[in-house]
Amino acid sequence: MSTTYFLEGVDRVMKVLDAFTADEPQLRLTDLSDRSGIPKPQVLRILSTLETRGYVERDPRTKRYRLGLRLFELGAIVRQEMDLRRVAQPWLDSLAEATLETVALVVLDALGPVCVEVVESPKGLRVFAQVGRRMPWNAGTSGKVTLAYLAEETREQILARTEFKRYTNLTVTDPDALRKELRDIRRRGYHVSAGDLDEDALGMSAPIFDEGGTIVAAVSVVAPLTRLSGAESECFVNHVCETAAAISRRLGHRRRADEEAADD
Amino acid sequence: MSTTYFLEGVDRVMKVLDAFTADEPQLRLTDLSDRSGIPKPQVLRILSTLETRGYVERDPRTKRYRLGLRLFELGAIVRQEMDLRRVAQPWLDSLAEATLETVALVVLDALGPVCVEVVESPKGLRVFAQVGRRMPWNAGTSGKVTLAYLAEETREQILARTEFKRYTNLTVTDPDALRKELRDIRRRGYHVSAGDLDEDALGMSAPIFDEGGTIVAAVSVVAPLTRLSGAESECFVNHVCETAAAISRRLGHRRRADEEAADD
DNA sequence: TTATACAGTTTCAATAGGCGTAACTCGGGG
DNA sequence: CCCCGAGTTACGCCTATTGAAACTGTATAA
Repeated sequence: MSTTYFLEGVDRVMKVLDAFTADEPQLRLTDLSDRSGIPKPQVLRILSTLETRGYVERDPRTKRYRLGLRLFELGAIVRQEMDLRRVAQPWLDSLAEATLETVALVVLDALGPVCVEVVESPKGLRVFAQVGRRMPWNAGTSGKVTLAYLAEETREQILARTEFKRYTNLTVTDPDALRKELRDIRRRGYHVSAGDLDEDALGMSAPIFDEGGTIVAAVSVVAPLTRLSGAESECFVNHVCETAAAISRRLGHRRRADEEAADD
Repeated sequence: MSTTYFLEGVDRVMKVLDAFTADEPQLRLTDLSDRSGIPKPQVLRILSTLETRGYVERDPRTKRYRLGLRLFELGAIVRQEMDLRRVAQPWLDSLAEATLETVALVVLDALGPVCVEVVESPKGLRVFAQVGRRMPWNAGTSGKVTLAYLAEETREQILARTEFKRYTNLTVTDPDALRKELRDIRRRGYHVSAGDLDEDALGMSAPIFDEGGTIVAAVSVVAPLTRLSGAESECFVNHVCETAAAISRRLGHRRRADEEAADD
């Protein structure tokens, strides 16, 4: 296809790397070939080249491939670059202190929100929030909040193109139902969802905007369902919203009238 | 050249990614082209493709390229996989508590040691150790210690192939001088170095071995030169060695006679 | 021990896709 | 108004890449 700027070969490299996940961090050649849809010999050549520079390595024990330290290095550069993280830290800490529940900061890129910082609840029973985990658009709380505040065009593209996965029987997978929920989020300015990503967990998020008024992240509090009574969660929601607002302000965001009104 | 398993195209992708560093995390097309030695149109094509999957992104403000959140995700998988980190954590903590100085854990791969965990000194004046930073072989303390305990063949390859960089006027850049220092490290079982990576810092490290007796990591204590008197550093060295030994033991390593004797 | 299966590696010839040169657009500064 | 440098297209050459298929090696069953 004599089309745009797209190199098949480069895409294949990413396909191979993308085959590794947190759940299956070690893979054999055959697995990689299957997952990426690239014939084995070629995967072998790609891997060997990647190994050259430490992008992948082989576990000497299992002989399987896994992601290499070089990627850890690159990840650290990305992390260091996210000054939002640094900026937000103190507010996250005090939110955690106030709620005694797990607090998370998720940052948005074109592919979705990624959890970049977590302050864990001191309590024994707590929700696990994994730094580095990419969250779905349609389940949990951070994905929906960020989606809600994206520019309409982008949002509609995502709603149209994405095949939404079901996580529990409460997960919303229908685009129209989701659209409705998003409208609701924009009206309220925050979102609370229970049991739609993780059966027994509840989460609440509020959006963080940059100085241009673009959504860039969200703060969430997540907790076991059993622990949050209505009254308490009401109070937590306020904390979350205030935290998000404070961080937004710190980023140079001034709350504007049109946002308050934004409804569709 | 009709060599073995090596794909030019894949290598170029890595060349482009490798152009980004912690010091220069945002680059323009031209910079990337210069640094990687790849002509601009090709770099553009590579970047566009990488952007597709979130491996790089453009700072909307500066229009420059930077590494994307996808790499943060992959880095988090690597981090999660490093069980050495989990295993070592308690010992690092207690070492930090005992010394009140910055403690670091560096892990080895084929390309060198990478700092994967840091416990910061509580004191106001302290050495900055960056998680995710790749350390040089020839300067500082972790690089030399790990190099010292590598299999002779590997070590010699590194000594032969590497162009050692000078960081201060105390940095050892001559392979022969370095060889001598390494022999010394093997005899003592630890290493203390001052001012050869960072003018005013002193570091000490001891090696960590896996159950096969292979070097896999090192623990270090780093501190401002001014703070460590001879007596104190003597005492700290013991702590460091004990910590390293404890972690090694935890990994299944049994100290063997031949290691103690190993001198060349 | 031999037979079987499956992972990984090597070969090789055909060609799709990557490649660099060169020309062009765009925008900012002098 | 022109110049310069960054970024983007166009285009045709040609080689590095590619996948089928054959082969090796190794673990497991019979």
